[in-house]
Amino acid sequence: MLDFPRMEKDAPQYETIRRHYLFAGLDDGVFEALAANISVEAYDKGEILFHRGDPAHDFFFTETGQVELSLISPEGQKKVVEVIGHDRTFAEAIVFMRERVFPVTAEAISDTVVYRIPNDTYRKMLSDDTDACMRLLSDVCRHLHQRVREIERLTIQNARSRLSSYLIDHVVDTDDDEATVRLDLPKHIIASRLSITPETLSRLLRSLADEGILTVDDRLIFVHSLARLRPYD
Amino acid sequence: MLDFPRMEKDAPQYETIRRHYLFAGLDDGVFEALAANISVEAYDKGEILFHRGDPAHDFFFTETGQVELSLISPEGQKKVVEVIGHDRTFAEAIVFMRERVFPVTAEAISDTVVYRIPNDTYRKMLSDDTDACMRLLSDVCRHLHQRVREIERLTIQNARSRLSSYLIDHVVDTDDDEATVRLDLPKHIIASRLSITPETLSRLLRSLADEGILTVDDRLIFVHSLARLRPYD
DNA sequence: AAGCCTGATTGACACAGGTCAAGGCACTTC
DNA sequence: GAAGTGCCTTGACCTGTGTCAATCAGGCTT
Repeated sequence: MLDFPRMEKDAPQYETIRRHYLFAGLDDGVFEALAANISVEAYDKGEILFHRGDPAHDFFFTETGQVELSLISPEGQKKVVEVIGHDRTFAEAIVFMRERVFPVTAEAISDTVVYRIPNDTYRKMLSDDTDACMRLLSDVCRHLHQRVREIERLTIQNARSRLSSYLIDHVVDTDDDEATVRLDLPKHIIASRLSITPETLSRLLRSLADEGILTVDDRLIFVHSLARLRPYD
Repeated sequence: MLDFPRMEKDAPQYETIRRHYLFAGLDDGVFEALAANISVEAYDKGEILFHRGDPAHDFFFTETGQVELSLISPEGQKKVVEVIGHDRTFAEAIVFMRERVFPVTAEAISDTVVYRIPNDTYRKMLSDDTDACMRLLSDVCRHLHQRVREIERLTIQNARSRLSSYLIDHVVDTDDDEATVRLDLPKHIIASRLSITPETLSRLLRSLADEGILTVDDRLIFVHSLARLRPYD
Protein backbone atom coordinates (compact mmCIF):
# COMPACT_ATOMS: atom_id res chain seq x y z
CA MET A 1 0.00 0.00 0.00
CA LEU A 2 1.26 3.40 -0.99
CA ASP A 3 0.25 6.33 1.13
CA PHE A 4 0.14 9.94 0.05
CA PRO A 5 -0.41 11.43 3.47
CA ARG A 6 -2.63 14.42 2.71
CA MET A 7 -4.85 15.46 -0.09
CA GLU A 8 -3.52 18.66 -1.61
CA LYS A 9 -6.03 21.28 -2.56
CA ASP A 10 -4.68 21.42 -6.08
CA ALA A 11 -4.70 17.64 -6.45
CA PRO A 12 -6.80 16.43 -9.37
CA GLN A 13 -8.74 14.25 -6.90
CA TYR A 14 -9.85 17.25 -4.93
CA GLU A 15 -12.61 18.12 -7.35
CA THR A 16 -13.60 14.50 -7.94
CA ILE A 17 -14.45 13.85 -4.35
CA ARG A 18 -15.87 17.34 -3.95
CA ARG A 19 -18.52 16.43 -6.48
CA HIS A 20 -19.59 13.24 -4.72
CA TYR A 21 -23.11 13.72 -3.43
CA LEU A 22 -22.10 13.14 0.18
CA PHE A 23 -19.88 16.21 -0.06
CA ALA A 24 -21.40 18.25 -2.84
CA GLY A 25 -23.67 20.31 -0.60
CA LEU A 26 -20.97 21.39 1.83
CA ASP A 27 -19.71 24.94 2.14
CA ASP A 28 -16.22 25.43 0.75
CA GLY A 29 -14.76 26.14 4.17
CA VAL A 30 -16.28 23.06 5.72
CA PHE A 31 -15.13 20.82 2.92
CA GLU A 32 -11.62 22.24 3.06
CA ALA A 33 -11.39 21.44 6.76
CA LEU A 34 -12.63 17.93 6.05
CA ALA A 35 -10.27 17.50 3.11
CA ALA A 36 -7.32 18.33 5.32
CA ASN A 37 -8.00 15.06 7.12
CA ILE A 38 -8.52 12.92 4.06
CA SER A 39 -5.56 10.82 2.97
CA VAL A 40 -5.02 9.13 -0.35
CA GLU A 41 -3.91 5.51 -0.59
CA ALA A 42 -2.97 3.21 -3.44
CA TYR A 43 -3.46 -0.55 -3.23
CA ASP A 44 -2.26 -3.27 -5.57
CA LYS A 45 -4.58 -5.95 -6.80
CA GLY A 46 -4.98 -8.53 -4.07
CA GLU A 47 -4.14 -6.25 -1.16
CA ILE A 48 -6.53 -6.09 1.80
CA LEU A 49 -7.79 -2.68 2.90
CA PHE A 50 -9.29 -4.05 6.10
CA HIS A 51 -10.56 -7.26 7.60
CA ARG A 52 -13.96 -7.93 9.06
CA GLY A 53 -13.74 -7.13 12.75
CA ASP A 54 -10.95 -4.56 12.42
CA PRO A 55 -11.62 -1.35 14.34
CA ALA A 56 -13.24 1.12 11.97
CA HIS A 57 -12.04 4.69 12.21
CA ASP A 58 -12.56 5.74 8.61
CA PHE A 59 -14.66 5.22 5.57
CA PHE A 60 -13.57 5.28 1.94
CA PHE A 61 -14.06 6.81 -1.44
CA THR A 62 -12.87 4.86 -4.48
CA GLU A 63 -11.20 6.95 -7.12
CA THR A 64 -9.99 4.23 -9.45
CA GLY A 65 -10.07 0.45 -9.38
CA GLN A 66 -12.44 -1.97 -7.71
CA VAL A 67 -12.84 -3.03 -4.10
CA GLU A 68 -14.54 -6.26 -3.15
CA LEU A 69 -16.49 -6.39 0.11
CA SER A 70 -16.85 -9.92 1.39
CA LEU A 71 -17.79 -12.16 4.26
CA ILE A 72 -15.70 -15.18 5.16
CA SER A 73 -17.07 -18.22 6.95
CA PRO A 74 -15.08 -19.94 9.69
CA GLU A 75 -14.38 -22.72 7.17
CA GLY A 76 -12.76 -20.17 4.88
CA GLN A 77 -15.58 -19.95 2.41
CA LYS A 78 -15.94 -16.47 0.95
CA LYS A 79 -19.09 -14.62 -0.12
CA VAL A 80 -18.76 -11.36 -2.06
CA VAL A 81 -21.38 -8.94 -0.80
CA GLU A 82 -20.66 -6.08 -3.15
CA VAL A 83 -18.02 -4.72 -5.49
CA ILE A 84 -17.34 -1.00 -5.26
CA GLY A 85 -16.09 0.79 -8.35
CA HIS A 86 -15.08 4.23 -9.51
CA ASP A 87 -16.47 7.28 -7.69
CA ARG A 88 -18.32 5.38 -4.99
CA THR A 89 -18.00 5.52 -1.24
CA PHE A 90 -18.09 2.44 0.97
CA ALA A 91 -18.26 1.57 4.65
CA GLU A 92 -19.94 4.94 5.23
CA ALA A 93 -22.57 3.18 7.33
CA ILE A 94 -20.06 2.44 10.08
CA VAL A 95 -19.78 6.18 10.69
CA PHE A 96 -22.85 5.65 12.82
CA MET A 97 -22.58 2.08 13.91
CA ARG A 98 -22.58 1.38 17.60
CA GLU A 99 -20.05 -1.40 17.16
CA ARG A 100 -17.06 0.35 15.62
CA VAL A 101 -15.68 -2.54 13.61
CA PHE A 102 -15.95 -3.34 9.92
CA PRO A 103 -18.68 -5.92 9.29
CA VAL A 104 -17.00 -7.07 6.05
CA THR A 105 -13.52 -7.55 4.61
CA ALA A 106 -12.35 -5.23 1.82
CA GLU A 107 -9.90 -6.36 -0.83
CA ALA A 108 -8.65 -4.51 -3.91
CA ILE A 109 -9.42 -6.74 -6.91
CA SER A 110 -7.59 -4.43 -9.27
CA ASP A 111 -5.04 -1.69 -8.66
CA THR A 112 -6.98 0.84 -6.69
CA VAL A 113 -6.75 4.37 -5.34
CA VAL A 114 -8.98 5.30 -2.41
CA TYR A 115 -9.45 8.29 -0.12
CA ARG A 116 -9.65 7.54 3.55
CA ILE A 117 -12.11 9.76 5.42
CA PRO A 118 -12.03 9.79 9.24
CA ASN A 119 -15.39 8.98 10.80
CA ASP A 120 -15.20 11.47 13.62
CA THR A 121 -14.27 14.36 11.34
CA TYR A 122 -17.17 13.51 9.11
CA ARG A 123 -19.51 13.04 12.04
CA LYS A 124 -18.49 16.37 13.51
CA MET A 125 -19.20 17.98 10.18
CA LEU A 126 -22.64 16.31 10.06
CA SER A 127 -23.59 17.61 13.45
CA ASP A 128 -23.45 21.14 12.02
CA ASP A 129 -25.16 20.39 8.77
CA THR A 130 -28.62 18.89 8.71
CA ASP A 131 -28.67 18.78 4.94
CA ALA A 132 -25.56 16.61 4.87
CA CYS A 133 -27.18 14.47 7.53
CA MET A 134 -30.25 14.01 5.37
CA ARG A 135 -28.15 13.09 2.35
CA LEU A 136 -26.30 10.45 4.31
CA LEU A 137 -29.62 9.18 5.64
CA SER A 138 -31.03 8.69 2.19
CA ASP A 139 -27.77 7.06 1.11
CA VAL A 140 -27.87 4.57 3.97
CA CYS A 141 -31.59 3.91 3.42
CA ARG A 142 -30.89 3.12 -0.21
CA HIS A 143 -28.26 0.63 0.89
CA LEU A 144 -30.69 -0.89 3.34
CA HIS A 145 -33.23 -1.33 0.59
CA GLN A 146 -30.65 -2.98 -1.63
CA ARG A 147 -29.84 -5.44 1.13
CA VAL A 148 -33.52 -6.31 1.53
CA ARG A 149 -33.71 -6.98 -2.19
CA GLU A 150 -30.58 -9.11 -1.92
CA ILE A 151 -32.18 -11.17 0.83
CA GLU A 152 -35.21 -11.54 -1.39
CA ARG A 153 -33.06 -12.79 -4.25
CA LEU A 154 -31.24 -15.23 -2.03
CA THR A 155 -34.33 -16.74 -0.50
CA ILE A 156 -37.24 -16.72 -2.88
CA GLN A 157 -35.32 -16.85 -6.12
CA ASN A 158 -33.23 -19.77 -7.32
CA ALA A 159 -29.80 -19.58 -8.86
CA ARG A 160 -31.10 -19.19 -12.38
CA SER A 161 -33.41 -16.30 -11.46
CA ARG A 162 -30.59 -14.60 -9.60
CA LEU A 163 -28.36 -14.86 -12.66
CA SER A 164 -31.16 -13.47 -14.84
CA SER A 165 -31.60 -10.50 -12.50
CA TYR A 166 -27.87 -9.91 -12.53
CA LEU A 167 -27.72 -9.98 -16.32
CA ILE A 168 -30.71 -7.65 -16.63
CA ASP A 169 -29.08 -5.25 -14.17
CA HIS A 170 -25.94 -5.16 -16.29
CA VAL A 171 -27.41 -4.57 -19.73
CA VAL A 172 -25.26 -2.04 -21.59
CA ASP A 173 -27.35 -1.80 -24.70
CA THR A 174 -30.90 -2.88 -25.45
CA ASP A 175 -33.12 -3.04 -28.49
CA ASP A 176 -36.68 -4.20 -27.91
CA ASP A 177 -36.47 -7.80 -26.71
CA GLU A 178 -32.72 -8.13 -27.34
CA ALA A 179 -29.87 -6.83 -25.23
CA THR A 180 -26.12 -6.84 -24.79
CA VAL A 181 -24.57 -7.45 -21.39
CA ARG A 182 -20.97 -6.75 -20.52
CA LEU A 183 -19.56 -8.67 -17.57
CA ASP A 184 -17.44 -6.17 -15.71
CA LEU A 185 -16.07 -8.71 -13.24
CA PRO A 186 -14.30 -12.08 -13.39
CA LYS A 187 -16.88 -14.86 -13.50
CA HIS A 188 -15.84 -16.38 -10.20
CA ILE A 189 -16.54 -13.08 -8.44
CA ILE A 190 -19.91 -12.78 -10.15
CA ALA A 191 -20.62 -16.32 -8.98
CA SER A 192 -19.81 -15.42 -5.40
CA ARG A 193 -21.98 -12.30 -5.56
CA LEU A 194 -24.84 -14.53 -6.69
CA SER A 195 -23.96 -17.04 -3.98
CA ILE A 196 -23.30 -19.89 -6.36
CA THR A 197 -20.13 -21.74 -7.36
CA PRO A 198 -18.24 -20.88 -10.54
CA GLU A 199 -19.18 -24.34 -11.81
CA THR A 200 -22.87 -23.65 -11.41
CA LEU A 201 -22.54 -20.26 -13.08
CA SER A 202 -20.80 -21.87 -16.00
CA ARG A 203 -23.48 -24.56 -16.30
CA LEU A 204 -26.32 -22.05 -16.04
CA LEU A 205 -24.88 -19.89 -18.82
CA ARG A 206 -24.40 -23.05 -20.85
CA SER A 207 -28.00 -24.15 -20.43
CA LEU A 208 -29.35 -20.67 -21.19
CA ALA A 209 -27.24 -20.74 -24.35
CA ASP A 210 -28.52 -24.23 -25.21
CA GLU A 211 -32.09 -22.98 -24.86
CA GLY A 212 -31.26 -20.24 -27.37
CA ILE A 213 -31.95 -17.49 -24.86
CA LEU A 214 -28.48 -16.00 -25.13
CA THR A 215 -25.03 -16.33 -26.66
CA VAL A 216 -21.84 -16.05 -24.65
CA ASP A 217 -18.73 -14.50 -26.20
CA ASP A 218 -16.14 -14.27 -23.44
CA ARG A 219 -17.12 -11.24 -21.33
CA LEU A 220 -19.89 -10.21 -23.70
CA ILE A 221 -23.32 -11.79 -23.58
CA PHE A 222 -25.96 -11.31 -26.24
CA VAL A 223 -29.46 -11.85 -24.91
CA HIS A 224 -31.81 -12.86 -27.71
CA SER A 225 -34.97 -12.73 -25.67
CA LEU A 226 -35.25 -10.66 -22.51
CA ALA A 227 -38.77 -12.01 -22.08
CA ARG A 228 -37.57 -15.60 -21.89
CA LEU A 229 -34.63 -14.64 -19.68
CA ARG A 230 -36.72 -12.76 -17.16
CA PRO A 231 -37.50 -14.92 -14.14
CA TYR A 232 -41.17 -13.96 -13.96
CA ASP A 233 -43.46 -12.47 -16.55
CA MET B 1 -58.95 -2.33 11.18
CA LEU B 2 -60.10 0.01 13.91
CA ASP B 3 -58.96 3.59 13.75
CA PHE B 4 -58.77 6.00 16.63
CA PRO B 5 -58.14 9.12 14.55
CA ARG B 6 -55.82 11.12 16.79
CA MET B 7 -53.61 10.37 19.69
CA GLU B 8 -54.85 12.27 22.73
CA LYS B 9 -52.27 13.87 24.93
CA ASP B 10 -53.63 12.11 28.00
CA ALA B 11 -53.74 8.73 26.22
CA PRO B 12 -51.68 6.07 27.99
CA GLN B 13 -49.80 5.55 24.71
CA TYR B 14 -48.57 9.11 24.69
CA GLU B 15 -45.82 8.43 27.18
CA THR B 16 -44.95 5.04 25.68
CA ILE B 17 -44.08 6.44 22.29
CA ARG B 18 -42.56 9.54 23.85
CA ARG B 19 -39.96 7.30 25.47
CA HIS B 20 -38.96 5.57 22.24
CA TYR B 21 -35.44 6.59 21.40
CA LEU B 22 -36.43 8.07 18.04
CA PHE B 23 -38.55 10.59 19.92
CA ALA B 24 -37.01 10.74 23.36
CA GLY B 25 -34.65 13.61 22.59
CA LEU B 26 -37.30 15.92 21.17
CA ASP B 27 -38.46 19.10 22.85
CA ASP B 28 -41.93 18.86 24.33
CA GLY B 29 -43.34 21.36 21.88
CA VAL B 30 -41.88 19.59 18.88
CA PHE B 31 -43.13 16.21 20.02
CA GLU B 32 -46.61 17.58 20.68
CA ALA B 33 -46.80 18.94 17.17
CA LEU B 34 -45.69 15.58 15.82
CA ALA B 35 -48.09 13.69 18.07
CA ALA B 36 -50.99 15.68 16.70
CA ASN B 37 -50.39 13.91 13.40
CA ILE B 38 -49.96 10.43 14.78
CA SER B 39 -52.99 8.17 14.59
CA VAL B 40 -53.62 4.96 16.47
CA GLU B 41 -54.85 1.86 14.69
CA ALA B 42 -55.89 -1.61 15.83
CA TYR B 43 -55.53 -4.65 13.59
CA ASP B 44 -56.85 -8.17 14.09
CA LYS B 45 -54.60 -11.17 13.64
CA GLY B 46 -54.27 -11.86 9.95
CA GLU B 47 -55.00 -8.33 8.76
CA ILE B 48 -52.60 -6.67 6.34
CA LEU B 49 -51.20 -3.23 7.26
CA PHE B 50 -49.70 -2.68 3.84
CA HIS B 51 -48.52 -4.61 0.81
CA ARG B 52 -45.13 -4.50 -0.80
CA GLY B 53 -45.28 -1.81 -3.45
CA ASP B 54 -48.00 0.26 -1.77
CA PRO B 55 -47.21 3.97 -1.63
CA ALA B 56 -45.54 4.69 1.68
CA HIS B 57 -46.62 7.87 3.43
CA ASP B 58 -46.11 6.76 7.02
CA PHE B 59 -44.04 4.59 9.26
CA PHE B 60 -45.18 2.71 12.35
CA PHE B 61 -44.67 2.16 16.03
CA THR B 62 -45.95 -1.13 17.51
CA GLU B 63 -47.57 -0.75 20.89
CA THR B 64 -48.92 -4.26 21.36
CA GLY B 65 -48.97 -7.40 19.24
CA GLN B 66 -46.66 -8.56 16.49
CA VAL B 67 -46.24 -7.51 12.90
CA GLU B 68 -44.64 -9.76 10.33
CA LEU B 69 -42.65 -8.14 7.51
CA SER B 70 -42.40 -10.43 4.52
CA LEU B 71 -41.50 -10.75 0.88
CA ILE B 72 -43.67 -12.76 -1.48
CA SER B 73 -42.36 -14.37 -4.63
CA PRO B 74 -44.39 -14.27 -7.86
CA GLU B 75 -45.18 -17.95 -7.23
CA GLY B 76 -46.77 -17.01 -3.93
CA GLN B 77 -43.95 -18.25 -1.76
CA LYS B 78 -43.51 -16.14 1.34
CA LYS B 79 -40.31 -15.25 3.22
CA VAL B 80 -40.56 -13.56 6.61
CA VAL B 81 -37.85 -10.92 6.86
CA GLU B 82 -38.53 -9.78 10.39
CA VAL B 83 -41.14 -9.85 13.11
CA ILE B 84 -41.69 -6.58 14.95
CA GLY B 85 -42.93 -6.73 18.52
CA HIS B 86 -43.82 -4.42 21.36
CA ASP B 87 -42.30 -0.93 21.49
CA ARG B 88 -40.48 -1.12 18.18
CA THR B 89 -40.78 1.04 15.09
CA PHE B 90 -40.76 -0.33 11.58
CA ALA B 91 -40.58 0.94 8.02
CA GLU B 92 -38.77 4.01 9.36
CA ALA B 93 -36.19 3.63 6.61
CA ILE B 94 -38.71 4.56 3.92
CA VAL B 95 -38.84 8.04 5.42
CA PHE B 96 -35.77 8.66 3.33
CA MET B 97 -36.15 6.27 0.48
CA ARG B 98 -36.14 7.69 -2.98
CA GLU B 99 -38.75 5.22 -4.11
CA ARG B 100 -41.66 5.92 -1.83
CA VAL B 101 -43.18 2.46 -1.71
CA PHE B 102 -42.99 -0.24 0.94
CA PRO B 103 -40.34 -2.83 0.06
CA VAL B 104 -42.10 -5.51 2.17
CA THR B 105 -45.60 -6.59 3.13
CA ALA B 106 -46.73 -6.11 6.74
CA GLU B 107 -49.25 -8.42 8.38
CA ALA B 108 -50.48 -8.53 11.97
CA ILE B 109 -49.82 -12.04 13.27
CA SER B 110 -51.59 -11.34 16.53
CA ASP B 111 -54.05 -8.63 17.54
CA THR B 112 -52.00 -5.50 17.23
CA VAL B 113 -52.10 -1.80 18.02
CA VAL B 114 -49.81 0.51 16.05
CA TYR B 115 -49.23 4.24 15.77
CA ARG B 116 -49.01 5.62 12.28
CA ILE B 117 -46.46 8.43 11.90
CA PRO B 118 -46.51 10.52 8.71
CA ASN B 119 -43.16 10.59 6.92
CA ASP B 120 -43.24 14.22 5.91
CA THR B 121 -44.10 15.44 9.39
CA TYR B 122 -41.24 13.42 10.79
CA ARG B 123 -38.90 14.54 8.04
CA LYS B 124 -39.79 18.16 8.63
CA MET B 125 -39.08 17.67 12.30
CA LEU B 126 -35.70 16.09 11.47
CA SER B 127 -34.65 19.02 9.32
CA ASP B 128 -34.74 21.20 12.45
CA ASP B 129 -33.08 18.74 14.75
CA THR B 130 -29.65 17.37 13.96
CA ASP B 131 -29.66 15.18 17.06
CA ALA B 132 -32.83 13.43 15.96
CA CYS B 133 -31.22 13.05 12.55
CA MET B 134 -28.19 11.40 14.09
CA ARG B 135 -30.34 9.05 16.13
CA LEU B 136 -32.26 7.95 13.06
CA LEU B 137 -28.97 7.51 11.24
CA SER B 138 -27.60 5.18 13.86
CA ASP B 139 -30.91 3.32 13.90
CA VAL B 140 -30.87 2.77 10.15
CA CYS B 141 -27.20 1.82 10.23
CA ARG B 142 -27.94 -0.81 12.85
CA HIS B 143 -30.64 -2.21 10.60
CA LEU B 144 -28.23 -2.24 7.71
CA HIS B 145 -25.72 -4.18 9.75
CA GLN B 146 -28.39 -6.69 10.75
CA ARG B 147 -29.25 -7.22 7.11
CA VAL B 148 -25.59 -7.86 6.26
CA ARG B 149 -25.47 -10.44 9.03
CA GLU B 150 -28.66 -11.98 7.68
CA ILE B 151 -27.08 -12.26 4.23
CA GLU B 152 -24.11 -13.87 5.87
CA ARG B 153 -26.32 -16.39 7.63
CA LEU B 154 -28.18 -17.19 4.45
CA THR B 155 -25.12 -17.71 2.32
CA ILE B 156 -22.24 -19.09 4.32
CA GLN B 157 -24.22 -20.91 6.99
CA ASN B 158 -26.39 -23.96 6.40
CA ALA B 159 -29.86 -24.55 7.79
CA ARG B 160 -28.61 -26.17 10.96
CA SER B 161 -26.21 -23.31 11.77
CA ARG B 162 -28.96 -20.80 11.14
CA LEU B 163 -31.23 -22.60 13.55
CA SER B 164 -28.44 -22.71 16.13
CA SER B 165 -27.87 -18.98 15.82
CA TYR B 166 -31.58 -18.38 16.18
CA LEU B 167 -31.80 -20.50 19.29
CA ILE B 168 -28.75 -18.83 20.83
CA ASP B 169 -30.29 -15.42 20.10
CA HIS B 170 -33.45 -16.42 21.94
CA VAL B 171 -32.03 -17.85 25.12
CA VAL B 172 -34.13 -16.68 28.07
CA ASP B 173 -32.09 -18.26 30.81
CA THR B 174 -28.59 -19.68 30.84
CA ASP B 175 -26.42 -21.57 33.30
CA ASP B 176 -22.88 -22.34 32.19
CA ASP B 177 -23.19 -24.66 29.18
CA GLU B 178 -26.95 -25.18 29.54
CA ALA B 179 -29.72 -22.84 28.50
CA THR B 180 -33.47 -22.49 28.12
CA VAL B 181 -34.97 -21.08 24.94
CA ARG B 182 -38.55 -19.90 24.59
CA LEU B 183 -39.95 -19.84 21.08
CA ASP B 184 -41.95 -16.65 20.89
CA LEU B 185 -43.36 -17.36 17.43
CA PRO B 186 -45.23 -20.19 15.73
CA LYS B 187 -42.75 -22.67 14.30
CA HIS B 188 -43.80 -22.11 10.69
CA ILE B 189 -42.95 -18.42 11.02
CA ILE B 190 -39.60 -19.20 12.60
CA ALA B 191 -38.98 -21.56 9.70
CA SER B 192 -39.70 -18.82 7.19
CA ARG B 193 -37.43 -16.36 9.03
CA LEU B 194 -34.67 -18.96 8.75
CA SER B 195 -35.56 -19.54 5.11
CA ILE B 196 -36.35 -23.21 5.54
CA THR B 197 -39.59 -25.18 5.34
CA PRO B 198 -41.52 -26.15 8.49
CA GLU B 199 -40.70 -29.77 7.67
CA THR B 200 -36.97 -29.09 7.71
CA LEU B 201 -37.23 -27.16 10.96
CA SER B 202 -39.07 -30.05 12.54
CA ARG B 203 -36.49 -32.55 11.31
CA LEU B 204 -33.56 -30.41 12.45
CA LEU B 205 -34.96 -30.07 15.96
CA ARG B 206 -35.57 -33.80 15.94
CA SER B 207 -32.01 -34.61 14.97
CA LEU B 208 -30.55 -32.16 17.51
CA ALA B 209 -32.70 -33.88 20.13
CA ASP B 210 -31.55 -37.32 18.92
CA GLU B 211 -27.95 -36.19 19.31
CA GLY B 212 -28.76 -35.26 22.90
CA ILE B 213 -27.93 -31.61 22.32
CA LEU B 214 -31.38 -30.39 23.37
CA THR B 215 -34.86 -31.41 24.46
CA VAL B 216 -38.01 -29.95 22.94
CA ASP B 217 -41.09 -29.41 25.09
CA ASP B 218 -43.62 -27.64 22.90
CA ARG B 219 -42.53 -23.97 22.81
CA LEU B 220 -39.78 -24.51 25.36
CA ILE B 221 -36.38 -25.85 24.39
CA PHE B 222 -33.76 -27.01 26.87
CA VAL B 223 -30.27 -26.83 25.48
CA HIS B 224 -27.99 -29.29 27.24
CA SER B 225 -24.79 -28.15 25.60
CA LEU B 226 -24.39 -24.70 24.12
CA ALA B 227 -20.90 -25.70 23.02
CA ARG B 228 -22.21 -28.56 20.88
CA LEU B 229 -25.07 -26.45 19.56
CA ARG B 230 -22.88 -23.57 18.48
CA PRO B 231 -22.16 -23.71 14.74
CA TYR B 232 -18.44 -23.02 15.00
CA ASP B 233 -16.04 -23.49 17.85
C1' DA C 1 8.87 -21.40 -27.61
C1' DA C 2 8.32 -23.59 -23.32
C1' DG C 3 6.57 -23.44 -19.03
C1' DC C 4 3.30 -21.35 -15.64
C1' DC C 5 -0.25 -19.20 -13.72
C1' DT C 6 -5.16 -18.04 -13.14
C1' DG C 7 -9.74 -18.57 -14.60
C1' DA C 8 -13.26 -21.22 -17.00
C1' DT C 9 -15.40 -25.44 -18.39
C1' DT C 10 -17.05 -30.23 -18.09
C1' DG C 11 -18.27 -34.68 -16.08
C1' DA C 12 -19.36 -37.91 -12.31
C1' DC C 13 -21.19 -38.07 -8.05
C1' DA C 14 -23.18 -36.73 -3.40
C1' DC C 15 -26.33 -34.66 -0.36
C1' DA C 16 -29.00 -30.86 1.89
C1' DG C 17 -33.14 -29.45 1.79
C1' DG C 18 -37.55 -29.09 -0.87
C1' DT C 19 -42.09 -31.32 -2.24
C1' DC C 20 -45.98 -34.12 -1.67
C1' DA C 21 -48.95 -36.77 1.00
C1' DA C 22 -50.68 -38.67 5.24
C1' DG C 23 -51.64 -38.39 9.88
C1' DG C 24 -51.63 -36.55 14.84
C1' DC C 25 -52.85 -33.30 18.38
C1' DA C 26 -54.99 -29.42 20.52
C1' DC C 27 -58.69 -25.99 20.04
C1' DT C 28 -62.77 -24.06 18.61
C1' DT C 29 -67.51 -24.18 16.96
C1' DC C 30 -71.98 -25.86 16.43
C1' DG D 1 -69.13 -35.13 20.97
C1' DA D 2 -68.62 -34.65 16.04
C1' DA D 3 -66.69 -32.08 12.81
C1' DG D 4 -63.58 -28.58 11.38
C1' DT D 5 -59.29 -25.97 11.51
C1' DG D 6 -54.54 -24.69 12.28
C1' DC D 7 -50.17 -26.25 13.36
C1' DC D 8 -46.76 -29.64 13.65
C1' DT D 9 -44.54 -34.08 12.56
C1' DT D 10 -43.09 -38.00 9.80
C1' DG D 11 -42.00 -40.70 5.70
C1' DA D 12 -40.85 -41.38 0.79
C1' DC D 13 -39.05 -39.34 -2.88
C1' DC D 14 -36.85 -35.77 -5.91
C1' DT D 15 -33.88 -32.14 -7.49
C1' DG D 16 -30.81 -28.15 -7.51
C1' DT D 17 -26.57 -27.10 -6.36
C1' DG D 18 -22.15 -28.23 -4.27
C1' DT D 19 -17.78 -31.09 -4.38
C1' DC D 20 -13.96 -33.16 -6.46
C1' DA D 21 -11.10 -33.91 -10.15
C1' DA D 22 -9.55 -33.47 -14.81
C1' DT D 23 -8.86 -30.64 -18.72
C1' DC D 24 -8.48 -26.53 -21.41
C1' DA D 25 -7.60 -21.65 -22.90
C1' DG D 26 -5.24 -17.37 -22.60
C1' DG D 27 -1.83 -14.36 -20.88
C1' DC D 28 2.79 -13.69 -18.52
C1' DT D 29 7.45 -14.67 -17.63
C1' DT D 30 11.96 -16.24 -18.81
